[in-house]
Amino acid sequence: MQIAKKYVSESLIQLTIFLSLIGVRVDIDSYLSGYYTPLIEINLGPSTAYTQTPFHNLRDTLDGYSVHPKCPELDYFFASRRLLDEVRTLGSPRFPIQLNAWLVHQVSATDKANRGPSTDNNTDTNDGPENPGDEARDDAEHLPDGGQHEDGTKVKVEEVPTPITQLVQSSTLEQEVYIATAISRDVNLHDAMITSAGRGESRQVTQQQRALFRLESTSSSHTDVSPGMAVGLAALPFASVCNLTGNVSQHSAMGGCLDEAVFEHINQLGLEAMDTVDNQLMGPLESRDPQVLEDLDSDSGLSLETSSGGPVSPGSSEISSSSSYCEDECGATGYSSEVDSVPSKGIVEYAAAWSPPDLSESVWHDHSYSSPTFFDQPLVTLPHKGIKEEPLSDEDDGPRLDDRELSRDELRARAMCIPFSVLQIVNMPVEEFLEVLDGHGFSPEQVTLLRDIRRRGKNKLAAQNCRKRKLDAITGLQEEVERLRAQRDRLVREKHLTAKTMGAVGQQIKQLTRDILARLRDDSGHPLNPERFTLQCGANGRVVVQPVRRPAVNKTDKRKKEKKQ
DNA sequence: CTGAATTGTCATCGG
DNA sequence: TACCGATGACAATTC
Repeated sequence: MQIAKKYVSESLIQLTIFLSLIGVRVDIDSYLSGYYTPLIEINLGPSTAYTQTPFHNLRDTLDGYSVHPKCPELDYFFASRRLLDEVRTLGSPRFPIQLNAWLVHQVSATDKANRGPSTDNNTDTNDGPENPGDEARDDAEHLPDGGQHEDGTKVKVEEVPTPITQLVQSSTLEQEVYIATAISRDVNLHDAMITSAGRGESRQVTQQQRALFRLESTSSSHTDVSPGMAVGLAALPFASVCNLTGNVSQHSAMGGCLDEAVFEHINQLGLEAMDTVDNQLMGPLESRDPQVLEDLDSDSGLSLETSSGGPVSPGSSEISSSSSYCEDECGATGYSSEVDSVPSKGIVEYAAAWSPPDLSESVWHDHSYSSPTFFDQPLVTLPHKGIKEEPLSDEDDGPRLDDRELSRDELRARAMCIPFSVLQIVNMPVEEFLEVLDGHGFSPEQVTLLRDIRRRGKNKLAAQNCRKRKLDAITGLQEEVERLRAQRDRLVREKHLTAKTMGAVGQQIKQLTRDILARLRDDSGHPLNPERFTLQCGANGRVVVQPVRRPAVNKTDKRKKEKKQ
């Protein structure tokens, strides 16, 4: 009885996991109606690196394969083929054994109904989405008086095994859903257990829970996972699957819990990584003296390679420079922090009038190639050659860096007494730029220079983006070539193997035909000559003995050949 | 010193 | 029409 109970429970757990995963991530209706549609829509998503040109939307979405941007059809073809492969792999879903045992442990825990205070706390920490009313319970548990609540939670835990017992006694669908509810609640326990580790609850108990959780989840590969589980899952009727999928709230809730629990660690890592990034971004800047930042001037003022920031440049400019213009409209923001040595009223005005775009937004939406090393480079980088070698202090006897290494446009701007840096000229929005041209009383020469500086700066960025894109395209094509080469080799091997098999089968058929014909007799009682007769298998499955036809075509061919000769 | 690689710039096209 | 990005081509610079 216990074995059967466990078997059914495990099967239902697996089914629930299966439905949760499918229900959350795959639209079954869409799959039933159109096989590729949902995935192709994924392919058209905003994950592409080139967002500004429509055909780029079909590129670089899944495996990193890329085709030349001028061949969107080819790219679409490859993308579809990759999607087909992925769909095929999805056809045989596999679930991590670790996950299965993780949940099985929960059933057994609830089945025993008394696991000690740790299990009790598991129940109490359940503040999952499907039990919003548990929040009050959870809040009440934060009260200093924990003993009474422990008693109270024991009662709640004892409620859980009831549906499981009922499940064993009958096999109605309603109870299958019922156990799914119970299981999902238990999954929520662990989820809450993990996520609430940092809250104000009893740390000792929480650590015990975590230790228990880790122990059982890691030792699950050889326990509690019987082959019958998979069989039981497969043996379940699809009708029940469909019915269960209708219970959106339950299975989706469980799916959510699963997702959260499984990816909890990943999320934490991601957050930690983001914190690290923030520290990397902000740390050096906060500790850097503004004057030093000012001295770290780019030699060209537009050199992306050494001082680029891409999306980060807005932030860097905002921090390190008193006023630098950024531009996310073109997706090619890539200017480093540069402070023009000519303070002006206009700079202050623009610093106040135009705020740089949100850094986070730029990070996620700006796919400009001008920022490939966003997280790899410090915000304030040194211009190529010279800056690192040159002392940055005023003790340097040589000429000042910004005098020596200013770009030509920067020098021209200074010569024309233009109170804006190249960065500002290039990065300011067009409206602001037009206002500058109109509102500062610049001479025609100054206006021309301003326009040239802006044009050259933007074109420089565009050229860098273009080159980067070209290199990426070449790399993608090389990878595609390698992949196709490997595929070709595999197909050639399969072809040879198939030919070999076909030859063997042909020999077997010949031998079988000889044997059969040797046992047959003609009208005179002689065995049939295999050279003159053959066996033909008709469409209806009948095997008929037919005389071998000497193709007359050969004779005509011979005649034709003879005529030609 | 030479050649390759890199970078800046111009011209042009299309959106 | 102006603006802007993409890109081929060329020259200057760097390695």
